[in-house]
Amino acid sequence: MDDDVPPGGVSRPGSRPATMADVARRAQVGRQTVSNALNSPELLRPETLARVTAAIEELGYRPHAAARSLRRRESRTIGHALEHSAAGRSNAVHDRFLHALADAADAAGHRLLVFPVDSHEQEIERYDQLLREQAVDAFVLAHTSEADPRHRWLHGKSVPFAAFGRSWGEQSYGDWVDVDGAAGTEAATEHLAAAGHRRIGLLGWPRGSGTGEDRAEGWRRTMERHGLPVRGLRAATANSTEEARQAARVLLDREVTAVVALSDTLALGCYDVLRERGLRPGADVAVTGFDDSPIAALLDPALTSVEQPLEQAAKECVRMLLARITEPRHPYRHRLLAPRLVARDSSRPPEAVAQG
Amino acid sequence: MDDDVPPGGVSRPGSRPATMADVARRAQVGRQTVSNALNSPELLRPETLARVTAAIEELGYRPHAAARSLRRRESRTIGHALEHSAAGRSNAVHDRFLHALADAADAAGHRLLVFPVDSHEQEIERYDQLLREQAVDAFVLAHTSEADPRHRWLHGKSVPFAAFGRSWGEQSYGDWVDVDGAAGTEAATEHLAAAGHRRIGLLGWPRGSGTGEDRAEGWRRTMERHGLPVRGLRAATANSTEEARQAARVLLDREVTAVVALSDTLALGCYDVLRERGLRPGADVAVTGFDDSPIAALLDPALTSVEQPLEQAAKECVRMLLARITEPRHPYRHRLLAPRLVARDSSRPPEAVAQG
DNA sequence: CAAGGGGATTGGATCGATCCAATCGCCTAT
DNA sequence: ATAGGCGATTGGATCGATCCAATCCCCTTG
Repeated sequence: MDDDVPPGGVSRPGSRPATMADVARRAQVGRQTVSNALNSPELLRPETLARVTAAIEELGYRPHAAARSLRRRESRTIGHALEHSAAGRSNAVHDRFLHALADAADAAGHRLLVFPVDSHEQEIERYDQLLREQAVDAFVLAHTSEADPRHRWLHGKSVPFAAFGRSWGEQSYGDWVDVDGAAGTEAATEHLAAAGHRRIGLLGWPRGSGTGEDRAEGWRRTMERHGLPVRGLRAATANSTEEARQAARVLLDREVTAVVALSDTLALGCYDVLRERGLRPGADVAVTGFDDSPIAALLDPALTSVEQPLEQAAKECVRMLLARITEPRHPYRHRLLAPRLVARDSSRPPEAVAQG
Repeated sequence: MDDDVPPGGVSRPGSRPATMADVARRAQVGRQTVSNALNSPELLRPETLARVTAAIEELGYRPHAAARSLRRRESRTIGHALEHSAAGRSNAVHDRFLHALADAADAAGHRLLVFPVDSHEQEIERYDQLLREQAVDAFVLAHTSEADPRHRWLHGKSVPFAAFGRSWGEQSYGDWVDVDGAAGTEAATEHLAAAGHRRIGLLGWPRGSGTGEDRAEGWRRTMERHGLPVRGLRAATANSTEEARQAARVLLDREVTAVVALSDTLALGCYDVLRERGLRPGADVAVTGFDDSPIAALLDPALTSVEQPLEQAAKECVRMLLARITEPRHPYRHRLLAPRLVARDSSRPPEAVAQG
């Protein structure tokens, strides 16, 4: 009873995992034939293949990862840095992306190695170490920034990589996937306009951040398309709570009937200010957020938000990575994914505000 | 300019990473001497060591991970499963733990391999595969449950592992670290009692969950120590928002002046109900949460919560793991860590309620 | 002066899977 | 009947680092 039969085969406690030679012996074939059974089954006569496969099954054989890496000169492992978030505060979006990345890498038959980093510089240092150890074949980047040194470095070394987050700089290296933030706020703004809102404020970040400008643009162009005013309806704030509230107060003073916030956190600040003034989010002033973080559904009223297709993004990153490994010289690929608006009560009761 | 000099040494584009033989040649020594320089430097004469070290530096040499694993029969890699959270909803606590684990593993010179799983059964299946591939030496478990099949399986195979989360069952296998939930709610309850509260309600989960009972116990014993009533002051709910609100209503009907919630999510539900009744969290009824999730600091008023020492927990897991690898037959070790109360405005203005 | 001894250094064998080139077996075409 | 051809199968060499045992060097001791 101590000696469970594992899913894939027999195992006597204390016995070393089966090797290729063991399988060959049992199947009465040469070692190379076992290797072929795994890597080029079409070379084997069906009956030989069956015999080898049976032996593999019976012994619960799996190729020794290190031995395989050594000979093949590839690790089938993807590296991914975990940013040491300063305040110990975790990033829900990246966390979901990470899970999705683990799925995607796994589905593609690759291992995922994660390691901590403090800064882009240190991240590059770790890239270098891992590459010299030949512990990874490629990297997936996240938290891309404006003048991100990682792309250039990896490009210079011809290391396959894919980034989640576009390269904002003029000169861009590398494959990337990103979420179309503008399309997200466009959907949110459109949703509000369709409900009859005319004075729709934007609660965002200071000018200059790539993500911020991208998302803001979706609001601006939708407002213009509908012939709605934008002047004075854009308030900026760093992401601290108190500042967010201050910015929200400014917007409400301009008598907006709806607010498009560029993050759920900002939307939460907006909720606070509404309540502080005796107004009810949703009923009196509509609010939308961004990221569809866990709190969105928990808030009262539940917050309409824009959900990023992170599973798809991770899959696409891995797909690009594999393509890059196969065709190292192919021109860099980019892909924007459309996010999805999740309508909830914070933007719902249109009848209460439809007098726009 | 395309040819940056990496932190650790020279690299001509297209050149394969240096091997031990390269270093030996350059340092005018045998291969084994290079190996000794890395693994048993005390065997070398200082001047030889210096020569080898210099060559290593100049070539930017790092041992090939796979070759080393193959020969040493150990991967210096820790495996860790990422649970495929059903609703795509991520778990902030586990996310922080994961970051801390990456740090701890790294600090101990180990790699961290993550892989996705759907269930404990599938997780065991993946353990088995990784072990047969000899891709990992050990595992760190999270999300432990009552009758967790993983401990027994790993124990049966004599695989080193450490769990974050105690083994609740009668028969317990394996090393573990856990956070002392009772001590956490005890601190919260004590904090409220010290502020003069006498009717302190508990907002928790249905009986039977290990974590829930543990945390509830801290409240119960603190109340009893102070001679305060507990009957009727404990409300249970599954973790859905609406149910949480319902349970909070029950508590408030019993005229509590403070609520100890067993999670920040539950505390949030409590906030909602207070507002629904025109009461202000903190000012009218004190509230504490658990986990110190990102929203705690963002709420208005900021939520007093119990912070779990996840960095310490991860460090301890790794420490136990290494000890287990060194001494496989040592009796299993367990460790409870004390959490820390983070007092914020939701439990502060004591003067307003001190008439208890 | 030769033998002894211990620290420093070395080459050969090995870990397990894959690459390569060679061989084997069998069927067809001459 | 034999050469030719092709599909199937095989052993030997190799990837890079480490284990092991042997050797080397230099200094002490009988």
